[in-house]
Amino acid sequence: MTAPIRLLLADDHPVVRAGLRAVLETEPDLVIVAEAATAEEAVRLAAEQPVDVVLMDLQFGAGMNGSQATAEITARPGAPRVLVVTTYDSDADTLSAIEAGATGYLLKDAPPAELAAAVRDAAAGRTALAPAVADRLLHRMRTPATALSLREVQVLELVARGLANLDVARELHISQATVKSHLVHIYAKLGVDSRTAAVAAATGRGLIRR
Amino acid sequence: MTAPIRLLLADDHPVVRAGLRAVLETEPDLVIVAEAATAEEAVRLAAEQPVDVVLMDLQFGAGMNGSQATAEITARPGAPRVLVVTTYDSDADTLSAIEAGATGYLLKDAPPAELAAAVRDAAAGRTALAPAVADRLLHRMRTPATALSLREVQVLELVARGLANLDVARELHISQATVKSHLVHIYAKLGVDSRTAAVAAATGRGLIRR
DNA sequence: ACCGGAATCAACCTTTTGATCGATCGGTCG
DNA sequence: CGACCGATCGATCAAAAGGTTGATTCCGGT
Repeated sequence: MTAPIRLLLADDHPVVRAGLRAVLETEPDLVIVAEAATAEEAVRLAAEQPVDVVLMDLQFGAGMNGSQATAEITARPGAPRVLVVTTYDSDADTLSAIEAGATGYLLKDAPPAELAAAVRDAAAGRTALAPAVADRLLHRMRTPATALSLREVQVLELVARGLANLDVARELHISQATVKSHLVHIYAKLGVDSRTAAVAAATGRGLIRR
Repeated sequence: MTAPIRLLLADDHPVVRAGLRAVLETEPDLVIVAEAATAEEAVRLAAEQPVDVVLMDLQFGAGMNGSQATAEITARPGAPRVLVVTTYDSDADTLSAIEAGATGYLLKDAPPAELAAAVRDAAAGRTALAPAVADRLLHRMRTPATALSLREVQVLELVARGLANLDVARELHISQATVKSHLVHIYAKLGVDSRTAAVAAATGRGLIRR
């Protein structure tokens, strides 16, 4: 038999770490060598000892987030693979994690078997995406319409802060008519028909920061 | 020694259930008698067998949510105590859970010891609130200006999802006039004058979930 | 028993927003 | 070069949202 896969768990929730440990320890070829409660700790622990796969949460209560930690971990030579395991997924989360060098992206509602399989895939260097995430990414590729232009994003961010069209116009030094024009295009791209729905859709897809 | 406290775990994430089980099973006076992956299942299981405390998540992937399940569970005579254990907290979540009859409200980032203590408190009928939640509720009491009523929060949450007034009215089984009336009060309390500004202000203060 | 707040609804009016036209002016790309 | 797209602006009209006033019911607390 070959050497077991060494895992590092990084999640700020003790309950989740215990759950991952419970689920993964039953697999004979997996061994958990460390746990981190913060992103900073995860970076440090991944550097100090040999690790094959890091299970990384994206949301930490304070300090560095999971994407930043992923970037730091994967930057060094001989770095472990990073498998992102998060609760919610949005375009912003997924894209920044992949950008940061994550090997896989799973949701916490994944069944245990799928989790273990993803860990083995990641250890072997194979990309592991949760079906829901893969679907969304593909859909995004197929419909480039969801890509808002820079100006549209600027307008939408101001709208999300609660500004009226006239205020947005003043803020961006354009006319109210132009703001309305941008909004019409935004609604078409997002498939909605009101400003609040556009804000909801855009935050849900991670197109603007909240 | 007295009889152990019987627990029912209700969470749609297998990993979280395993984590709660791992953390709570080390306590000799606690025993997990069942697990539910949906809110509906939790209601059913809580009715079928004797249970002392239900650990209830609020967000389920589909179907009934945790608050509704809590209301159904606590409605019957001899009902178990319900301890809400959730990831994020907002006024909307907290208030509707308490309204539904929850005995306690914890966040998943709670340390294991605090969790076990809260379960014992709940079993004894004592209210168990996470410090962060308690702080927010107290702050809410002290500044009645920003305190939205439960109904107002419900309206605002639907507005934040992009629904028009008429849709909100249908969703809550009230008239459009009432929705407008609630919104006027919300604007006054938040110091804004539009629905998008209200949503921005409320998310910024953690009154509704984003 | 009384008061105040929360929730409910109606009618009226003003303002904002959204929908639909059209139009000009740079850039970019095959 | 011609086609296309993003950004800009204007005008018009219908729909939605917001502001005001007033009223009723119900409930918890003094």
